[in-house]
Amino acid sequence: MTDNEKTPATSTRERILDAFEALLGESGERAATLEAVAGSAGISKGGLLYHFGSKEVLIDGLLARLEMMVALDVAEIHSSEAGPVAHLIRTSPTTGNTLDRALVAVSRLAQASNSRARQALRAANEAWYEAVLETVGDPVLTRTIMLISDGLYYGAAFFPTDDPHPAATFDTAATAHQPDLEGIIALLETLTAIPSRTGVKAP
Amino acid sequence: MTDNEKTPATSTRERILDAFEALLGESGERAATLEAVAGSAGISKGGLLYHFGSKEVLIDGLLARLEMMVALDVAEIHSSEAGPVAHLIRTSPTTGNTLDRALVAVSRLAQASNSRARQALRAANEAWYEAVLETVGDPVLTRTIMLISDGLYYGAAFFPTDDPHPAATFDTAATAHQPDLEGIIALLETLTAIPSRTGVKAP
DNA sequence: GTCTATACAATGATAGAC
DNA sequence: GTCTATCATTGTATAGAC
Repeated sequence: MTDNEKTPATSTRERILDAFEALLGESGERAATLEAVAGSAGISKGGLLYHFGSKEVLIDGLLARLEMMVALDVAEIHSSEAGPVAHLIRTSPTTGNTLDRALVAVSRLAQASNSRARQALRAANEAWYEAVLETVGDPVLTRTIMLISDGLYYGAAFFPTDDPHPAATFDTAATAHQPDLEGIIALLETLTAIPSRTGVKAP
Repeated sequence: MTDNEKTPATSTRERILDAFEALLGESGERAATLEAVAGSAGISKGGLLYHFGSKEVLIDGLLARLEMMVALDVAEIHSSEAGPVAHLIRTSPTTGNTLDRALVAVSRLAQASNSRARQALRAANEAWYEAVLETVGDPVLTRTIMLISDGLYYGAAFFPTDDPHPAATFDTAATAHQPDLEGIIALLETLTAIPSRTGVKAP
């Protein structure tokens, strides 16, 4: 039980989760089979099943990882100098960082009707919502910002590395799937500055 | 070759596509097997394969259906009295109509790494983008509106009929996944009214 | 047009060797 | 810890009966 043995920078467990995440994100839920994950992690199916007794357990591992990273991100959002809005919008389509990868991977699971994955996404969304609402104030505007963030995320998830379009590669403007993030942020910052937004709806 | 026989309101072909669409949307790509689709359409696997020679062909059928409905919607968007923005936002999360169902279904295919499905979604997105840009004028604002629409769509796709949340069911305000659409529309209408939005970014 | 029977590959999982 | 059988099940597809 003592861990006096050297712990590699990436344990086998973590490498398996990395592989699972990558396969889900890049090739979808159906392609993320135990064999494919194992192969991608450099071990065999049997080896994988030693670490994660079943696919359900493997999914649990991914969900736990996401949950942890969402918690970290929410903490970071509060201490962000640029403010939560800019933080959220800027980090949304970055498929580079670990949070994004986990989020996209779990999204794939959610689309495959996995209820636990859906619950995890919902929880993450609500955590972010609260964080943004706290500084923005207005619920409608907060929801609007969240939707933009969602749109960016899902857009990035749908059209990954993105094959260049035939047209519209030349102009300086952002293309359909290469949105002008800074422009959007500026737009939203303008909105947050408008004071009397709160009373937009009167039921 | 003469179609003097009565054509049922819903031909078997259409019923199969309906079933495929429904299964994709409600249970994900993996659940939409030939057998499940056939059963849901009230025929057998063999019967299905008479109409659609393979799963690829079945997907072709769905893609063609989406393409047609997108074209119809774009036409409608132009003649819409409420304007394209309100039209787009209002119809986004309505999982009721035929366009939405096809769109969600094809999204599931796209998430499963089907390149044709991705292409179809991209084409649809660009058609809408052009339609909105035409009346809104500003590219950044147009992109922002599209992202909100995307967020609504995918949000609705992730959390279907939606299990009621434990909390936040009592207040009049919209919940995390029951956004205040009219409020958002009002917000966006305000933005479109602001004239000097165009010069938001100066690279 | 629709069905049953069958072929064949792939998936999740178990058992046991190393 | 990791691997190689091996198994039951399911997915797509073909062939041919009705």
